[in-house]
Amino acid sequence: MEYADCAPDGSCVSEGAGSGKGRMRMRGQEREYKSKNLQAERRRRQKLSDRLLALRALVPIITNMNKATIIEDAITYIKELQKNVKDLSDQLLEMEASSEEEAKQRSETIDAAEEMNKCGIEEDVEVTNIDGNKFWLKIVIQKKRSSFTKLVEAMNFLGFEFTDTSVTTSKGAILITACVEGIYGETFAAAETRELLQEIIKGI
Amino acid sequence: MEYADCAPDGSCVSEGAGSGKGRMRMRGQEREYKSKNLQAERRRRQKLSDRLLALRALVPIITNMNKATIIEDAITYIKELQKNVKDLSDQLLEMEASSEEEAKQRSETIDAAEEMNKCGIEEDVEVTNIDGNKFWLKIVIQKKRSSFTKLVEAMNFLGFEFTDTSVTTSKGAILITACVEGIYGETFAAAETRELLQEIIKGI
DNA sequence: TAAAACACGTGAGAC
DNA sequence: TGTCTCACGTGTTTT
Repeated sequence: MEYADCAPDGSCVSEGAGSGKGRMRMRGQEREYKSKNLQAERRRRQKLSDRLLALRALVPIITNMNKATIIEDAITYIKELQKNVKDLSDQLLEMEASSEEEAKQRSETIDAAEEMNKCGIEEDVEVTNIDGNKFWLKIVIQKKRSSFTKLVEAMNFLGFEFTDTSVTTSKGAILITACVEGIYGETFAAAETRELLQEIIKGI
Repeated sequence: MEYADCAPDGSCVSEGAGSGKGRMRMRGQEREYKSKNLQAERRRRQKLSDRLLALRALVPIITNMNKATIIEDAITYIKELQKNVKDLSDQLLEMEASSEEEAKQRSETIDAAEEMNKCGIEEDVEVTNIDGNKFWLKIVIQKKRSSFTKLVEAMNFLGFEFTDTSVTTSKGAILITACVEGIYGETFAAAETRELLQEIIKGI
């Protein structure tokens, strides 16, 4: 790797390939003139070599250590990255389009909440024991997507069955009146059932 | 750019910088030996130059045409691309996590459909005219998230108001019985209202 | 003019 | 062995 005819500081013994004016100068002047170009060229080469090394460090797949193949691998890597970026942004765009509805639902929910407040409707949960484990419910909650379904599911899961149910939506609120019956024979207090319901509603 | 002392085919007039054995050979042999290496070196240089050109073509922002700066720009571009890929995939991951619920809902819908079919429940829409623009509805549809809310909204939009409504979910199906009344004074036939309803349900 | 960038030919080492 | 790759010093061109 080391140039045999040159000392580390750049002073060369070799005559060089000069065939032009440089050769015609006096010996001392010639050496100084050449030396300046020499050092600059060395700096340039080293800089380029360093950049190439940095590039090689950045590319994960390296088939060969050659200069040309390093650049080639970098090229394929850049193409791969560009493709990745394109695919990902396409996918993301698709995702965002499909989640637009979700955002719409969220804004609807906010609108509903505002309308409720504006009309002075307040959320309310009332539970009255009718007979044994049979309760009459009155629920006023903010309108959300699928809130009624979720409520029914949760109550079913807890062992309650809806019998006579009435649902109305108005002014951003859902008004539910229903009779529910505990089907597992357990008996609940009205207050207990009310807390259960409020917990469920909080989760909706 | 062109080397003054060399013809395009590579035969050089210059004596070269040789200070080693190569110089000691006979004149004819020396030229042939050097020539071979010369052509190979030319191919190598051209290949490297071409790769560098291709790299330059791939990088959008080029501050300078220098070899070193071309590689430097490529390095910064690769870093930028890597960051882009990372950010995008993070965002996508987040998106997917938030859309998990949606997929869950979809699978629930499928489960509901299977359960309905297994239990022999069939979708049904019945409309009976009670008095003027007042109808009694009986609807059996597959359980989906927010289907009831959507139904009520659509009917409200078309000018119907729900009065006495009963909703029950069972075996993957929603059973709705209700009285609706056209509030804009228009009169609908029962069959017409039924078609309207089926259109709405199809859209849910 | 000086400095920077480039292409060139060449010797030496690696496989 | 020959072929490939590299670093080197140099002359020329460009800024």
